[in-house]
Amino acid sequence: MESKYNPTDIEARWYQYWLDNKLFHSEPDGREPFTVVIPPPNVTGVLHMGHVLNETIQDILVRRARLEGKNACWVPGTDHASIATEAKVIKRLKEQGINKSDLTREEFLKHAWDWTDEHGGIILKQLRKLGCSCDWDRTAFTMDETRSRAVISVFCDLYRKGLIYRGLRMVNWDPERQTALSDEEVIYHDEHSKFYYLKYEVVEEPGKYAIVATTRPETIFGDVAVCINPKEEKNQWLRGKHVRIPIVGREIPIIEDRYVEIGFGTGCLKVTPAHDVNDYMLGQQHNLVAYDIFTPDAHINLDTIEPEIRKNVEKYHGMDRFDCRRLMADDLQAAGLMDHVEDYDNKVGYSERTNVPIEPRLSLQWFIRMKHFADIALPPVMNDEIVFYPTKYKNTYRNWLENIKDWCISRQLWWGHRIPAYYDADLLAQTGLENYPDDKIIVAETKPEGNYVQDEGALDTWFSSWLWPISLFIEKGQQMQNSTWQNKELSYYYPTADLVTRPDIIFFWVARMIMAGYEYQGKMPFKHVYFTGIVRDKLGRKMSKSLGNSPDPLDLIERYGADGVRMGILLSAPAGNDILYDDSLCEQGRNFCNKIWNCFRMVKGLEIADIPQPQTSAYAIRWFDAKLSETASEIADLFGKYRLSEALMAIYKLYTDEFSGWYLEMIKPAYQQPIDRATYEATLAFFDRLLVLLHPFMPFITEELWQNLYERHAGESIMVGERVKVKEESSSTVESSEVLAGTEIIKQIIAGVRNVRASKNIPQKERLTLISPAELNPLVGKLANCEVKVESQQSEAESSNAAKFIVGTTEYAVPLDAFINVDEEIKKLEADLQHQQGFLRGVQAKLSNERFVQNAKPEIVELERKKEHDALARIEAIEESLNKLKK
RNA sequence: GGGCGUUUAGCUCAGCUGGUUUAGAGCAUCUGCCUUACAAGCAGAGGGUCUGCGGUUCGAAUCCGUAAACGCCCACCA
Repeated sequence: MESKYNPTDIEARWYQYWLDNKLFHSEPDGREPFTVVIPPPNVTGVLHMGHVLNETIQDILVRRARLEGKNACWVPGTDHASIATEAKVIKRLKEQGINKSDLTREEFLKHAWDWTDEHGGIILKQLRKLGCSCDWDRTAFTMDETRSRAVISVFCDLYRKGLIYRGLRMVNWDPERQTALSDEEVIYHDEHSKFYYLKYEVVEEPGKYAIVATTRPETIFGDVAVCINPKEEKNQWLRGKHVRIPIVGREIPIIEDRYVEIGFGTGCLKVTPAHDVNDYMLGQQHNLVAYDIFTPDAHINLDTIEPEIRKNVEKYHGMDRFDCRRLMADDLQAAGLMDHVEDYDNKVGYSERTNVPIEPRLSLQWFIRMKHFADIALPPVMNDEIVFYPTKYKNTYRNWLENIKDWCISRQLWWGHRIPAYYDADLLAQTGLENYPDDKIIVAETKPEGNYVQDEGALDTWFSSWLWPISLFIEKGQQMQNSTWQNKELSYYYPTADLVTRPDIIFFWVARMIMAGYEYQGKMPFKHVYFTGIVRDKLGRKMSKSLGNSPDPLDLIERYGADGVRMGILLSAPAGNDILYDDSLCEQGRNFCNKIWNCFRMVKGLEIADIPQPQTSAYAIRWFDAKLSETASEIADLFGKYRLSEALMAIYKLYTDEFSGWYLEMIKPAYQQPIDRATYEATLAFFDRLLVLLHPFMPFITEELWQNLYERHAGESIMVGERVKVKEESSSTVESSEVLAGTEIIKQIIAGVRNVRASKNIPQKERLTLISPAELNPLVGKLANCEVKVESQQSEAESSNAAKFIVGTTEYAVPLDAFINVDEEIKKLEADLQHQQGFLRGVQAKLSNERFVQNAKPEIVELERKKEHDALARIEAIEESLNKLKK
């Protein structure tokens, strides 16, 4: 065996072994189920550090549950990611010189499927490299047949229930992709922009102007009124009058509405109902026309406005909205109709996907009434039936649900689930889409007989994602019945156990899965939600392609091994905290693998003989057994609280400090001597338990070593069978706590001797003498390389050439021949004395405070007394030593 | 404009309902060691008064108030 662990071959071999033996596959049986559904990555996406964090956590939870004897089922899959994928396909087509608009829907979809087949599932392959124990037989896709059918059924069902409606609303419009978006898909950015003060001439009083402040002068073609607050003093003179839109020339009325905030700007608000949410509302209340002056790709379109007005402004027709803004500002300036311009900071909404400024746009879309869903989804989270980690997200969740608005679910895209609404072709030809009567729309799972045309829109991707925990377990060909699906798998695997996801999709996905879960299964979709943080670079910047600060996970796996990367990403990742990623974290993971590897080499390299077991080994075994049990129950507790990084740290310390640093040193035979069989067997048994504890975090190396620890049968694996008890019994018997405490004292004494050795530069090989007032465990002599003499040899200890240290209240001495520097020793002791005296003063101050003695709990007072007693004893010992040194 | 969270060693974080020998861990640092499992290692050491201020209490990193800094979420002042 090499002295360094080499993961590459080992990882590939064991992953194949797991697949060959179907060890990740789950079928319903008598065991308790433990279900996790993967947050489906985009079908054409590639693995990044965020996935590594997320999937590692899921794998740890799943593997741990499996070791607890549960029937673990982790279902993988991918998301069709409507907007993102369509954008990628369009981009590729463009590279081939093809425009989307040149293609029919069917032709486009053919290209999209080609692209999906080509790139789809790459990310799932990459997850295997990470070690993810997904049940690959269950791999699903949000647009596969079963999932698609579920989506359509739900749409029809909600329509029947009156929870879906079609309406002409102001929606968030993405001019790049030319589709509506939901409110959640709009990201607001602070922006430095300009506030333009435009002069609207008052028709009734020529030469006098109403000054209107706006950030968007290019929308004046669509102005239909100027609104003032009836209570605003300074604008009273405008009441009931009319003004003329600058440049455009249209006469529009002054209207009054309390919506306009007194004191803001000039108090005059231009009203453009087709291009602003608030203006739309004003327009409705005041019965105003809405001129839509933009094309779907946000260029000026004057086709909707009056021909006589259009004449004045023809030159703006067809301009890009931002070009038009600049030109309009210049033209206003030139015409003397710009009062002035100010700098202004405001928020501008951008499309989450295309990063283009959103255009509020009046359009005909499909919506879900959300009030009903908010009502069913809020209570289970507030009363902790569904538990969020960290809990702070409960607030965020409540806030959103309490202010929820209807969800726009239609998208003007082709890649997605097509809306199952059908229109009579003849009627449609007469009325047009907007005026098509609602009661003549047919919403059905299949196209009705006759001359019908299907709605052109597709559904929001999240409209399929919200069914994921349910739809994954629907049987092939199974129909929705009575607004639900019921089958053996659903009743076994649903609700799922844990959901691991990012907090930024709490509204998009988490909340909506809870809604759909209660609506369609009458139950929560998951019991716990673990929100991960964001992976950042060590400077705290988000990882991004443009910054180039995002390492390629596969490259890291190659360099550090999958286990090393898993440890690296998890080490500093308490639930919900961002991770400042640095390669050194993976290095630590790799080094840890190496440490375990070498522990194994040492143990398996021992020569076994039928010789009596040394007393020291018998003791070491009793101690480590207690230590291992103690840590195992600590880890079980940490798992229960989802404190995975702490659990990993506990295991790390158990291996490096306790097992490798202490236990193996305790039982190690002298050079080239064999080990007794009993100790050897006990050590292998410990190793077995250690590997099982670590397995969820580092699956590959633990499988490799576990397989080589004993003779194993074909098909056997560390991951099969109930190997950890959720509750480690007898971890705190009197006997075990005695041996644990006793060993801590022994360790301290050994450390004391080593300290003397280090500070005096005494070589390891030189055997020292330790003077102790009482008999000591022989391990002290073995590990500190010293001979222990009990106090009867007082004379030697009293020689001034002895270094002293205190453990508890007991003083130990290491006689040294020529090495001691009396002044230095005195200085050290005096510093210690000062520290002890300071401590004593603190304790005594407490004890002499009557109110403390009266009010504090008796056991606390008792403890303080013991502290005082111990401190006095130590001070006495130090003073004694000082006196001897000084004479 | 609301709401939430964070602020503890150089870095990343523990420290739950106030009292566990005058604050812990990992990493990093420093000093010795190529000791026959591991230099991707071993042994040892140094380093914080817990963001500031005020309060409650016999006692506060821990509770309350307040200020500041940072971060996140929500919101229709054009």
